[in-house]
Amino acid sequence: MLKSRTRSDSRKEEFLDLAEELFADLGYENTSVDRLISGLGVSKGAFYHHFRSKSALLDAALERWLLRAEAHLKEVLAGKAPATEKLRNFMLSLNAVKSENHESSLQVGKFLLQDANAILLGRMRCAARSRLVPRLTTIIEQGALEGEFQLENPQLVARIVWDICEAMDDVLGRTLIETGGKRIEPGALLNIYNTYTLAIERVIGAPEKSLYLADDTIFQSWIEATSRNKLVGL
Amino acid sequence: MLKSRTRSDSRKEEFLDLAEELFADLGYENTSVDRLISGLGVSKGAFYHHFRSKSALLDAALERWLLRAEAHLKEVLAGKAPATEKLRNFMLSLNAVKSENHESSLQVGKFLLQDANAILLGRMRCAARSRLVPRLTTIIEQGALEGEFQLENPQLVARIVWDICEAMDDVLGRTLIETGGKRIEPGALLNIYNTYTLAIERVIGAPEKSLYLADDTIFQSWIEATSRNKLVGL
DNA sequence: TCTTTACATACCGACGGTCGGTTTGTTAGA
DNA sequence: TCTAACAAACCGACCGTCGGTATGTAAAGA
Repeated sequence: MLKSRTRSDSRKEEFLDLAEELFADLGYENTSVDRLISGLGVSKGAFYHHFRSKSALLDAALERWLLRAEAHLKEVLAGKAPATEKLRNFMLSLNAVKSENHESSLQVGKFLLQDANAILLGRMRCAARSRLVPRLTTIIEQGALEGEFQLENPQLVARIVWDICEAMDDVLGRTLIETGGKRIEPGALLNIYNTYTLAIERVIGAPEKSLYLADDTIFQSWIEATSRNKLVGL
Repeated sequence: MLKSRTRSDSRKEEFLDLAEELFADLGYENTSVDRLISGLGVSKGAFYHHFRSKSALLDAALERWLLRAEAHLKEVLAGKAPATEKLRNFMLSLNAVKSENHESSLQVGKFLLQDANAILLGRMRCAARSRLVPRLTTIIEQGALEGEFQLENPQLVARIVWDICEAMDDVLGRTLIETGGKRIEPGALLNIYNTYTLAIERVIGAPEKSLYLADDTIFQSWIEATSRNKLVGL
């Protein structure tokens, strides 16, 4: 079962690369298979040789994206730092992963815009959740053991914390977009961030301001990245 | 601009009634306009005379559903009870609204299943949020004034509480579905509910067990309602 | 070793069927 | 007579399928 890896797999990667780009630009549902193949100059048969369906293409794209995200997280959570620090890094690197792929890759901002990405968003949420909540659970269990966190059901509480993170991303993304061309103050984003993290602190029973963030340089770069990309209205 | 209300509007209601039913059974995207009109025995022209698009149909259906939900909430929150009680009633009536329309109406359970309702779910979340978070805000402001809740940013905290409610509904719905035919213990659902409400108590700085629920009869009826409806696998 | 047979991989492009939406025509009531 | 309320034929975009082809590659036989 030896395959001539190089040719086939590189073709598949080409599909995935362009798919990521088109998904980010047009949305998942607005990206037709025809558009995809014409962009690569190949036939429909080529596509359906590598992917069982358009839906499978999305799965593959998300899978690849998640692998990157997990790799990023692993190195962040490798050491044996206190749980509080790990949790803070966890949340920050979540944002980092999203703005990391600077230009064309799966950027989360635009996904919130409309229906065109409802499916993508739902699948991404589901995939990310099932992979990352377990990691959150271990962090929280560690914090409970260390006596820093006060809670009873680590598994479910981790899920709740994750939910709050998702919600926060949603709000941050929306305010980033809705303000559109206007210059948004990074302080506003920082305020949202700190309010949400305060909620998380309370949910896990951590000391106040464990997750507090004073520096807003992160959001500064967010804003720049957003204004660089043209906003595709529908 | 007087219209002969009766005929036209009743036709419109027929569309909405059947749409709700089909959306619940097949999902939004799997419900074609052709299916809808053939179910009513009318033509496509009839449909596009009353609705600008399929998307507008969804908007109208959600609008009608939200009006019902708001009416239900108003009578619950009418009196001048303490904020804690109002909040508890708020959450319970959220669930009530969903399981209220017993048989065919917009039931939330199935919506979680897959892609077919990603758009519907997204729109419903958005619509419900923009209408109900303000009500939550007033409750929370009241609680803060009464000295029962300890928090600083009522507006944003209300949003967070809402996010947690949404997440809880998601988890409850999923466990309800994933267990499928199996008999699920209502205690399991109650446990989830109480863990999430504990999180909310902490987020708003309310005394512990303010929202605690000892009785599981509510979930009992949930389970019955779920097992009554055949599960549509795809 | 060379060749032939057999099979696998990668790809082509026309086609079917569905679906959202438009256009044009028709009828009944104010 | 004018318009609301339909009917019916039609359009174009889309996903996925299918028969067929080109390019290997591996084993078998001479």
